[in-house]
Amino acid sequence: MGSPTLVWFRQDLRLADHPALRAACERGAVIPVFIWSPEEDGEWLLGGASKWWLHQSLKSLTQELERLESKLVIRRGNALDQLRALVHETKATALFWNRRYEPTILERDKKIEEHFGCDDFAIETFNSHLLLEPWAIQNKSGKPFQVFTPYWKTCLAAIEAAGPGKPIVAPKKIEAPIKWPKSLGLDELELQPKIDWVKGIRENWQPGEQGAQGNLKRFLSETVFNYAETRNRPDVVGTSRLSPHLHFGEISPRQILHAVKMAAEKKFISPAVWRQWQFLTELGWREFAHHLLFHFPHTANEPLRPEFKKFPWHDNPEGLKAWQLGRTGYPIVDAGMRELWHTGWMHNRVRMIVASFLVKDLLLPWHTGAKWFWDTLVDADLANNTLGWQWTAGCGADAAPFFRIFNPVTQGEKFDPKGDYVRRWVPEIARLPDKWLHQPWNAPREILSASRIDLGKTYPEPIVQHSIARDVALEAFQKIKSQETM
DNA sequence: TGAAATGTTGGGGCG
DNA sequence: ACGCCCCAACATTTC
Repeated sequence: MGSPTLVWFRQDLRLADHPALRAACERGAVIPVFIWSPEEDGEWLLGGASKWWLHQSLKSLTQELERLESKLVIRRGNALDQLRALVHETKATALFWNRRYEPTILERDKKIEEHFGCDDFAIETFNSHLLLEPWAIQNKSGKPFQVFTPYWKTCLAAIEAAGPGKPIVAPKKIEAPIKWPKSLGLDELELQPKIDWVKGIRENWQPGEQGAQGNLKRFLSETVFNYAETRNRPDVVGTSRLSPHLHFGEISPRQILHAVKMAAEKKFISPAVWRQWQFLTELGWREFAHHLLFHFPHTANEPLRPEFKKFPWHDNPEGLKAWQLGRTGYPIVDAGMRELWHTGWMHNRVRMIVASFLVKDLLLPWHTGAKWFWDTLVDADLANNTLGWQWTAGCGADAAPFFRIFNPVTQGEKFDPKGDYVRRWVPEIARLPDKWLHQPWNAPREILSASRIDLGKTYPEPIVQHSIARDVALEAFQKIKSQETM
């Protein structure tokens, strides 16, 4: 038996399709390691909801490893220090991990790689988090893409050319080292909230590899075939709900892509057809987000379009509070914000609506919203979150030649036509007839009282008037636009 | 992966 | 039966 290999688990908390683990298993004894070093994420410390998820996911991973008579060694502190100590304690001669792409993490990992890089120590890193790594794709002039459609077209061609891309199966056994290094107990990381506010999150999610496969299975059994019709409907389960699982690497995009392909083949759906499926495009947006953050690492904090540095954002703490609490007076916005608070997740269509409301109606800086999402989402992901908020604010990668402003009433009526979503999350206005549900302030007095609503008391008046807010936002945009050409 | 303004069409009421 | 107007519904343009 040779000396052991350290497998450093990071955002790949699974056993299947895990290239670092697979390579380590081929080498002999394996020591799976997780290191809790939150400060190394830089400014973007894990939020409360994400921490809860991480705890659950690590618990699940530990159980899966124990089933294979292995275990997860848990450490805390500076990653390099911990890895050095582990190498010393275990006499490991190799360290493998799957790559991450956030700017601060890339920097840290590079240092670690340099530290261990010598002839008698094997350090190897792998891709499993993306279909194509951020540097694998460039436009014809050798530059990074900034527009989604041509980017994704190029990606699809490259994926096609690379061949089938079958996921790696989980190891049947993992060889244990002669002696296990010492490990912290999971509870010692103190990832769980002290006050149990996660009830709603717990009821809605099953973190871990099994939970991820469960959602994938449910999605592919039916939802994916209606995706074009239902993907924008927050009132039904029309999406995959895989985002947190993907973020923590409980499932890989390659596994998803492969499973979609299998599901389509089983129904005799031709490649020409399923390759057009909108769901694949969603995987594409995730890839694009990573591509952008890698090539424009400042965009987590700064707008991609520099002219937006001068955008006259407002300072509006009351507005921010109302938005966060779901008390803006716009039902679809409030429903979304409450779903987020309660479940740690929000339907993507509604994310766009609430984000547009924050940046266009309240004129609060997109970064403010990004931070709130970061703290409250179980799928908080720096690349995706950054792209989403910059797209909404209009300062990111959006090919639209106009300043996009969502109308919260129109959007509500279009995507929650029966009002099931609003009624679920904003029960105090549930009695309103459909006609007024998305615009209670326009309802006749007698309908309001029949619905037992006292606007301003039982449910807020709109905190801004959309049509006016829209004009103000357009004016603000006009200002930076005219400066751009000066 | 918008929305509002503007343009066009066609059915019905009415003299 | 006819022309005229109104306006809702739908389509196109523009930001």
